[in-house]
Amino acid sequence: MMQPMAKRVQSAGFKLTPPRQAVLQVLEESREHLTPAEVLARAQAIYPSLGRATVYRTIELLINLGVVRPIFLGARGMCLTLAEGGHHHLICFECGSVIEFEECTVGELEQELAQRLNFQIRGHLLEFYGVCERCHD
Amino acid sequence: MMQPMAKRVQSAGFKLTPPRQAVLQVLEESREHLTPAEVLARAQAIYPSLGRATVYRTIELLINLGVVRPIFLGARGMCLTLAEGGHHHLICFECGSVIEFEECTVGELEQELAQRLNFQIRGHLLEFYGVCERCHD
DNA sequence: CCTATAATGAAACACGGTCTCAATGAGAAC
DNA sequence: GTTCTCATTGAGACCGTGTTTCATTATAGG
Ligand SMILES: [Zn+2]
Ligand SMILES: [Zn+2]
Ligand SMILES: [Zn+2]
Ligand SMILES: [Zn+2]
Repeated sequence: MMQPMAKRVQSAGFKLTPPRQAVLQVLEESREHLTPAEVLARAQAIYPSLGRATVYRTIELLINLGVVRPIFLGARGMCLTLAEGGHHHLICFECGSVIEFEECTVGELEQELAQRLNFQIRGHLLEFYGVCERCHD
Repeated sequence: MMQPMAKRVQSAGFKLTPPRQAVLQVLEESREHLTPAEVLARAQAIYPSLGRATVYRTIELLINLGVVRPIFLGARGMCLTLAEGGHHHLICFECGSVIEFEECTVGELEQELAQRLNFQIRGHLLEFYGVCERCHD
């Protein structure tokens, strides 16, 4: 069975080439928070002649298809995350550590905003900033 | 009366020089979502000989003091925002436009997380991603 | 006023990301 | 299968952002 990202790419009319498949596989398997440089390194392990430009082009394609989304993760800089669904982080000012949490209370707000502003909402990001347990007292 | 940011800088033991004051004034007046390059351009209108390095050094200082915070705003890239309080955005995949909203339903969750994880929370970011009214149908 | 030292701007540098272009190869047409 | 076309590719030049270095300046305190 075909990977879901590959299917999205192909059914949008784009060719499914080996360089693209390598990038898709990396994004699909590690599924969280990689920088473009990390995607490049991992995908080159699958397809060694892969170039930087192709990685950026494939990422741009996936962003336009609404498959992935860039987020700015503290000291790590720009990272990629799946576009659908919610992502929830606690981020420490001091040490930059990122704690993920699952609870989410924005469902109702999401529906209300979508209706009022006629906005098709596909995902969200909720981040709290502060000082973690280790970094205060 | 002294601007609040200037006070924070001075009472933390740093000198309040004209180049710094220009950067503080820009961040304080426009109060939202400027990139460092935009801060540089605006602050140079106040203090023409201002150098890029000083802008970055001042921003770093303010981040360490917990006054501002970097966020990644879609196509605009890294922008600065006040560290305290909440920021709420609707961001369009297609055109990159950013709509701000005021409603916020994360107060309780914030308190619960702060208590359970012993995390001092000082601000938050809530972003919904999707397709805006103009960009669908 | 003088001094110690924090802060500065210029310039070199590092790096991420984009663009250009010639070469390639996937897929359609037959 | 062969041929054709055009999307896709990698190399490398390029650009803007952010960092570092260093000699010079200017602040704040004595
Ligand atoms: Zn959520
Ligand atoms: Zn911490
Ligand atoms: Zn809020
Ligand atoms: Zn839009």
